[in-house]
Amino acid sequence: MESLSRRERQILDILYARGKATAADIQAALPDSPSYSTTRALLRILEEKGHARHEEDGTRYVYLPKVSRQKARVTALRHMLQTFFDGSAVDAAAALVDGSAANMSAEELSQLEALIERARAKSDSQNPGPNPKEK
Amino acid sequence: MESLSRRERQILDILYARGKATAADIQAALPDSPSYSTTRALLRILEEKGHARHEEDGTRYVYLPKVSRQKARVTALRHMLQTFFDGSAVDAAAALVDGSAANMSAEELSQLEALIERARAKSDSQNPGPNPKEK
DNA sequence: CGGACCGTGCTAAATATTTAGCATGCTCCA
DNA sequence: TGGAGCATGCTAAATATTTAGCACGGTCCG
Repeated sequence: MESLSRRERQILDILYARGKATAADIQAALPDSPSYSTTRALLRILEEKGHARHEEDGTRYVYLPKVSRQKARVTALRHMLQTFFDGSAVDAAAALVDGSAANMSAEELSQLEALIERARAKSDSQNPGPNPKEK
Repeated sequence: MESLSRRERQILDILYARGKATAADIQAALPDSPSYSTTRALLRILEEKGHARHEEDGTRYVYLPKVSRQKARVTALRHMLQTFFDGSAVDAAAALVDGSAANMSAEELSQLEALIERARAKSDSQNPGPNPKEK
């Protein structure tokens, strides 16, 4: 895996955040916007390195990340877990829930509980577990 | 805020993951370990830019991040939310819970539920909310 | 038609990053 | 004591990144 330079990463982040974008979009979204020419050169490099690709939309290019957001997410989460949470998913989830990074509404909190329930069910089915509470 | 180069970021990540480290530790931990000399030069730059600092441990330096892990976490989480989860904390938490990035044990799932309960209580106290269930 | 407007491809220069080398000073022990 | 072993400071070169400029081709409308 080629390692990304600063600008390359900025661009890829933009692509992941927006799904797809034209060179002009990206130029505008980049911090300290470089010239259009520069932006395109960077996109070309990202394609060469295999991190992005483009589709033609009429006469112009629309760029997309080459690795699915889904997969990139997992990689990014793992890295974040290792770097900031000693590998602990609970700690990370806690940080999300506790409101310092975001603010979850009551509805969202409930949603998350439901997801936990599902995760529990799934893991129980593989591994019956220590008997939570005989109902 | 100065923007980080590739190596600088790698080093800072190592510092956050380990809390503190000597130049030798960092050299060893860096992907494609550069020379010791190089590692130290990078650390010097990180200090100049204000991202790291060092303490003396006997005769040698031990490096630490200058911004607390706590604060860096929040920044990193927000960025991740924007980039990969359309700003949705629930979606991110869901990804942590569903096991694709990590695997949460039954105990951890329960812990997390408890945290949700606390978050709910806290937000309710600020904003009585839509009447979850009159007890 | 034809030329203004876009968007692309390519290339070359400016700048930043990354790298290693060497000189110096301190510590510790034979 | 004295010198081997480490760790640091500084400097300069190699390499990578970032940048802009220019030429070319297609489209669209007056």
